[in-house]
Amino acid sequence: MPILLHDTLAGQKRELTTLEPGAVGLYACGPTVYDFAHLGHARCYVVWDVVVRHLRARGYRVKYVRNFTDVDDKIIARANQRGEDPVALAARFSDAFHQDLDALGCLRPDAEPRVSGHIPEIVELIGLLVQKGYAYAPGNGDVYFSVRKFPEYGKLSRRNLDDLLAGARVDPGEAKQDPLDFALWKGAKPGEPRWPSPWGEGRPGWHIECSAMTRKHLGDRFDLHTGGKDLVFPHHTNEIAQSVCACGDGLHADQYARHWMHNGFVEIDDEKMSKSLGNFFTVRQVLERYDAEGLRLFLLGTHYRRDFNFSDQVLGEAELRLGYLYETLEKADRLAAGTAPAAGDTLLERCRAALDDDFNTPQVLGLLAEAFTAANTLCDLKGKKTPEQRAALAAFAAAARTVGETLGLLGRTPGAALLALRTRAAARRGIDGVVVEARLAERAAARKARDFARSDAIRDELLAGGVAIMDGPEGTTWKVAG
RNA sequence: GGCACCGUCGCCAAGUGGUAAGGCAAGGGUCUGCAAAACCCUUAUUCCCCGGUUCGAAUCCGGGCGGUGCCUCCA
Repeated sequence: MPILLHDTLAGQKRELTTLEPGAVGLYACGPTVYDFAHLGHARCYVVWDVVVRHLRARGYRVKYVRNFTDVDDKIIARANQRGEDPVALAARFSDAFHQDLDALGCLRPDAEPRVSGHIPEIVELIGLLVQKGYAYAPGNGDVYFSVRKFPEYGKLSRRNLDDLLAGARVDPGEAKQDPLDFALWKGAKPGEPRWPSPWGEGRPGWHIECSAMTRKHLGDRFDLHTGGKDLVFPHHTNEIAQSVCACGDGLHADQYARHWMHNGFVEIDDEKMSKSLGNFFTVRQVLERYDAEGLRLFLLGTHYRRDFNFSDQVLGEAELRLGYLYETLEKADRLAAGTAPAAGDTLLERCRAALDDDFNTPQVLGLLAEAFTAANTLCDLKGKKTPEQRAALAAFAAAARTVGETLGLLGRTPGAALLALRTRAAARRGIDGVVVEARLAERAAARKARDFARSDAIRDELLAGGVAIMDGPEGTTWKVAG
C-alpha cells in the first residue's frame, strides 16, 4: 500500500518514495527554545509523531531527527534581558519542551541535534559554499549566500526573485551584493555568543544550521522534511538552496529532501497563534486545565494541513469524547475478558488506509466513531453474550487499541483514564469528590428505604452542582456533567 | 501589490468527477422507580455566489464575494 502525502515541493499529493527501500529519514524543524512550547508547537509535533508512528506501523525503519535551535537572536535577547547565559537558557527551555511533548505522548526523536553542538559542521558547510562560489565573505565578518546563483531558488515557495525583491530589506551593517542574499555566518557583535571561523568569530545564520544538521544525521539527501507552513519561506527555501549548492548539483531543488510536508496553523479568534502576536497559550497552561490525551485527540481532529481555531468548547468536547472512548473500551474489555479476538475485523486496516492517504486523522476518528457505536450496541444487547459476540468485542478492543497506538491515544487502562478525566473535570468545576461520595452514600440509603423523593432531591442537587450520576447494577457511579 | 491557502448542517469536521463520513448540539424512542449513561430513529436534494466543461461537479475551468497566511522572527 503506497503512502500518499501532500508534497509542498510538488504542490500536490504524491506517493512517498525513499532513497533506500523500507527506510525513511525524516527531519522535523524543531523549536527555537527561548520560551515554553505553545499550542502551535503541540499541534505540529503531535502530527509528525503520528507520521512517524504510522510509517513504522507500515514497516518502515524511520530515523526521526528533530533539532533544537539554541543559537538565535531571540534567545540572545531573552538571555541578556535576564542576565542568563544563552545556551543555558536554551537548555532550560528544551527541557521544558521535552516535558510538554512527553505529556502529549510524543515519542522522542532518534536524534535531537542542537546548533551549539554543530558549529564545526556548519563552518565546514559554509566553507564548501564559499569554495564553490555560491557564497561570499565581504570582509565585515559575515558570509552571505548568493541567491541568484541557484537557478531553482524559490521553487518550494513558488516565488521568483523579482517578486521577492519588492519586499527585500537590507539591515544597516550588512554588505550584501544582492538584497535577497541571506547570511550564512554572522560576525560577532559585543555580548553575543561566538565561535571561531575562517571569516572571524561569529555565529551561524538561521538557515544553515538545518542544512548542516540534516547532512550530519541523515546525509546529503534524505526522504522527508517537515515543518510549519510559515517556514516554507524563507527558511526551507534557503535550506534547499544551501544544501543543493553545497552537496547536490547546484541546479535542482529536489536534490536535498525528496519530500516536504507543512502543517497548518493553530489560530485564536481566526488569527495565527504566534509568539510575536502574543496570542498564544502554552502547552502547560492548557494542561493545567485539560487532560493531555484529550488535547491530543483535539489536535488530531483536524487534518494537519488545515488551519484550525483553538476553542475551549471544542477542546472540552474532545475531552468528553475521550471519556466516551474509554468507557466503551472498559465495557468491551469486561464482556470480552478471556476471549480470543474474532478474525476478519477490518477496522484496523481501514484506519491504516485512511492514514496512508496523507495522514487523514479526522477520517480515522470517524471510522473509530462508527466502530465504537457498534461495540456499544453489542455491549448493550440484553442477555448473556454469545461466544461470537464476545469474540467480536475482543477484536474491536484490540483493533481500537492498535489504531490508538498509532495515533498516540487510548494507551491507558480505562479505569485509570476515566478517573483522571473525572478528577480533571471536577477540578475545573470546583467539585469535591469526597463531598459527592458522601451525598451518594446518603442517597443510596434513601433508595434502599425506597424514599425516592429524598433520593431524587439529592440527585437534583448534585446535578445542579454539575455532577451527573448513573445508577447501575453494581451501584452508583458519577461523572461531571457535560 | 506579488504568491499561496481556505469558504461543506446551529458548532466542529472528512470528502477533490459518480450522486454529502463522523463528532457535538437539538427533537423523538428503548432502557430506568424516575433519571443519567448507552443504544436506535430524525435533522444539509445540498456544499459562499454566478457562469462554463461533463452523461454526471461540493469536487474541474473562468469570474466574483468573503476570510487567512507568507513576502520580516515564527510550528
